[in-house]
Amino acid sequence: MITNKSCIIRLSRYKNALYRLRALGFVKVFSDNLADAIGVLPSQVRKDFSLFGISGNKRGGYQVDSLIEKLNTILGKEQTQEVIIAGLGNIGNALMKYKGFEKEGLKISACFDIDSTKYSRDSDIPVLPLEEMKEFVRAKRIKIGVIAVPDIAAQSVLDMMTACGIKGVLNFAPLRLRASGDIVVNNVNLELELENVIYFVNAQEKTKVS
Amino acid sequence: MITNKSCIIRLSRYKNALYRLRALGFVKVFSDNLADAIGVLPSQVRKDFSLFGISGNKRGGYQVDSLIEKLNTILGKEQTQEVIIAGLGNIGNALMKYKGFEKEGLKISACFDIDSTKYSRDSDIPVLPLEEMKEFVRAKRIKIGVIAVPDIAAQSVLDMMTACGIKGVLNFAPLRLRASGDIVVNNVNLELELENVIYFVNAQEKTKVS
DNA sequence: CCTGTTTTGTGAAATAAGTAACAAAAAACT
DNA sequence: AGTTTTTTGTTACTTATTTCACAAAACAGG
Ligand SMILES: NC(=O)c1ccc[n+]([C@@H]2O[C@H](COP(=O)([O-])OP(=O)(O)OC[C@H]3O[C@@H](n4cnc5c(N)ncnc54)[C@H](O)[C@@H]3O)[C@@H](O)[C@H]2O)c1
Ligand SMILES: NC(=O)c1ccc[n+]([C@@H]2O[C@H](COP(=O)([O-])OP(=O)(O)OC[C@H]3O[C@@H](n4cnc5c(N)ncnc54)[C@H](O)[C@@H]3O)[C@@H](O)[C@H]2O)c1
Repeated sequence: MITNKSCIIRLSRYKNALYRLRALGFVKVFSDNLADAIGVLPSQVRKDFSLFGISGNKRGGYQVDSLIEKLNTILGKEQTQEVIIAGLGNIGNALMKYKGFEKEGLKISACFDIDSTKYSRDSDIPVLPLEEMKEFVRAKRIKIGVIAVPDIAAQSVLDMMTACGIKGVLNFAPLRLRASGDIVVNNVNLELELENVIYFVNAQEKTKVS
Repeated sequence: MITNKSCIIRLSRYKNALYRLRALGFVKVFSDNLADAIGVLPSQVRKDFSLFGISGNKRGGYQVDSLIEKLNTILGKEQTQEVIIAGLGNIGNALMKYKGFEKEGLKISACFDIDSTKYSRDSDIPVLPLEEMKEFVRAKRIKIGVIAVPDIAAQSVLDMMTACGIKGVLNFAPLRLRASGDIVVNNVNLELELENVIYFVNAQEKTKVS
């Protein structure tokens, strides 16, 4: 099992690039097409593929269709992945309303909140009380959850998701969650991402002067 | 100039942990307090500090106040950073309404959109036509921008921001932007983050079985 | 069918990042 | 005052990731 996160991110990017290339009429691609598309070296592309046992044809490159298929298999995108969201606030809403997930094979199946004014059992994406999470997740065998609740509630929501049988979580709360068992937690911390930009801007300014 | 992104991210985390520790009454901390707080090894903490010339006292650890100050200087957080947002859709709204930025020294100064129904010149955070970006950014000497427009508009917005004198961008559009000049672009791709979770969940399931 | 060209696939080399180890400084204790 | 303990700061080591380089395969053109 390859545990290099940036490598997996690249696979996703290759896949996205391939869809674009296919739309442009490409039937086969070379490692340097993909490299250009996502901004890495051709040898990185081939190395990544080699790691996952993906092989093309010497001098013939890779068949776009079959490559997309292989990447989707590795990335677990053979069938639509159902996802639940906990916390229908700013971030939760943004994700729920986002149209782009569908074409990526991601489906927001339901949202859960503690605020009863937000419940809407019959809408396209139902908004349900937290208490119904376990039932819902088990019935639909959902494995992926998003945490978009206030910081102080995040740990308890993670624990609940773990108890429901969720296996992987994307967490927006800016704190370190203690994951029990074998649940995968991926953190997105937007403040940190902004601070990161600020650091690099300042750092660049300083080196420019000197 | 240190260009290791994860290192900078750790500095931000140290800083956040230090605020929490200070609130708890800590006046000095040891490398292993910080290590515990953010989940790395004490030697990593000391190495990071060493890289930036931060030093403490042998057997006495680090003074919390002065450490926070040094980190804030490195991270460019001495004064409030003003930020503009392009695209007041799902993500743009979520960011604009988020209360947490203020206490991090980040201020959303304005949003820019092409949809005239969204304009509100007099609200707390003004929402202005795109055309006014240059004037606004120059007048306020703003250096940081967020791109939260639809994918196809993202490149043109980046170009515009570059022309306005913006130096760093946090981009939510899931495509590779061509950055001209010395502008820093940090991409947040939420689909990719979700796909990443899905990969690791599947990978873990497979290794569990075998 | 042979020769030249292109492009893959992978092992080796280089670079980067993280971990360990330990001397030196400073405080605490006797 | 001297000994022990603690904790830093840095160098050396280890591991991870990226880049290079080149043989082998595949096709193209004569
Ligand atoms: N909005 C942003 O731009 C932004 C930026 C950075 C970080 N974050 C982080 O993302 C998380 C969500 O932020 P937000 O702005 O969307 O918050 P929010 O306050 O807008 O929404 C939180 C939602 O969670 C619900 N909630 C509260 N407790 C709950 C619980 N125990 N179980 C289920 N639902 C519960 C609330 O009813 C509310 O609907 C926070 O941790 C925040 O720090 C958000
Ligand atoms: N919402 C999400 O959860 C989510 C998830 C993943 C990725 N993204 C990405 O984030 C970006 C924004 O997504 P969203 O859901 O907020 O989009 P959205 O469609 O809700 O909002 C886009 C906003 O940008 C404005 N706009 C359009 N063209 C513009 C231009 N040239 N200049 C300025 N404003 C312009 C629109 O009027 C609208 O207000 C997209 O690239 C999307 O792919 C969003």
